[in-house]
Amino acid sequence: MTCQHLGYARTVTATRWLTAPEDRAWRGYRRMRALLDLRINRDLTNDAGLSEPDYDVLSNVSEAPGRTMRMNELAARMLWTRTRVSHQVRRMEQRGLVTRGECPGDARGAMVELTEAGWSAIRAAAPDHVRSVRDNLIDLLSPEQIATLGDIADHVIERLTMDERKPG
Amino acid sequence: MTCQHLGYARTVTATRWLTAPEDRAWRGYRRMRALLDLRINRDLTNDAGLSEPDYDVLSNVSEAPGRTMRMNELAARMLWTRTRVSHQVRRMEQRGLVTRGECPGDARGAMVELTEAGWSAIRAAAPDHVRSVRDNLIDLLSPEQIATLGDIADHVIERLTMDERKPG
DNA sequence: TCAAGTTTGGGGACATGTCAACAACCACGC
DNA sequence: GCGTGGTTGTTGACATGTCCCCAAACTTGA
Repeated sequence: MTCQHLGYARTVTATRWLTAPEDRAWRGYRRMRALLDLRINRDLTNDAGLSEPDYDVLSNVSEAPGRTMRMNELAARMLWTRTRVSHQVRRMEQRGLVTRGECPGDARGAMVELTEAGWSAIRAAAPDHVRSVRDNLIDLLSPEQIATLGDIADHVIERLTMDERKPG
Repeated sequence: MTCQHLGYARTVTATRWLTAPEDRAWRGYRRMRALLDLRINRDLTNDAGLSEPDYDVLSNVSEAPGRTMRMNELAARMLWTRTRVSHQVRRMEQRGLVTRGECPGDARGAMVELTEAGWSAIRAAAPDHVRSVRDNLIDLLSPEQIATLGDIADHVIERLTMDERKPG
């Protein structure tokens, strides 16, 4: 992102290229993301036979009363599109982790419900998953770094969910 | 990840569930990642007609002398698998952004070279992309937060690339 | 020399996620 | 009541990325 090699002369509004610390943070974020996601996904697959999206769905639905949740609410909680939830739930239904049912009171709606297999799967997966998250992220950081990571995320999330409502 | 609802009694080695600040950081990281990636990808697509992987490849190859790089080196720089580079380059070749050629001195090798269209694309895309990165991440953070993000990333990357050599 | 192992790039099958479009349904105004 | 517009979930087409496996070429060591 320091981009001198692209050889710009002068643009209409001069581009503010990233400074060295900014570039370090940006490249670092992207590299961390790539490695961390891959690792956590692999651990989850090896330990429990679940993908990260599988785990997220199971985790969220398992928290709901009756281990049942409306598709729409699931999408809202996870910040997923309805399309994505639909695809994911269909695949998980084929594997016997969840079932889809009708939504009482709204004929458009659909409910996702954990099967016994789904409930067992999330219970079996959770401890190993937490260990993986600790080993590869949390336990590497100081309490101050953990707090700062939370702060950073909150800022970015606030900015981006604000845009959701009023794009600019 | 506080996971009380899963109702564990006592496991063989007790699971250290995440504390409140740890949980905030982990959930925050994941939510930030989802929103930020989506946004930056969308900006890139709208502004320049490129995906993030497209941009990464163009950016890396454009830095090489002669705007040519061996597949293998490209993979190493980006921490991508060779398979991934292969797929990505094939797609980009079909769209006229790069060409594939032989590697002098190693008949197994393949070189990726930017086309004129690829060179134009990265030059046109870079300023908007930097602006997007600033608007949605960098300019939201204090210099201290930027530094800490860099530190965090370095720790995680070091841990995960160490494992690459000696898995455990 | 040459056999065995390593490196390099590619292909197929599959899982994931995006967008665009659609059909069915609800809610609100008149 | 009833049409209009928003909501909800689904599907299809496509892009991306992973894993497993293969073929060709290089390298090493007996």
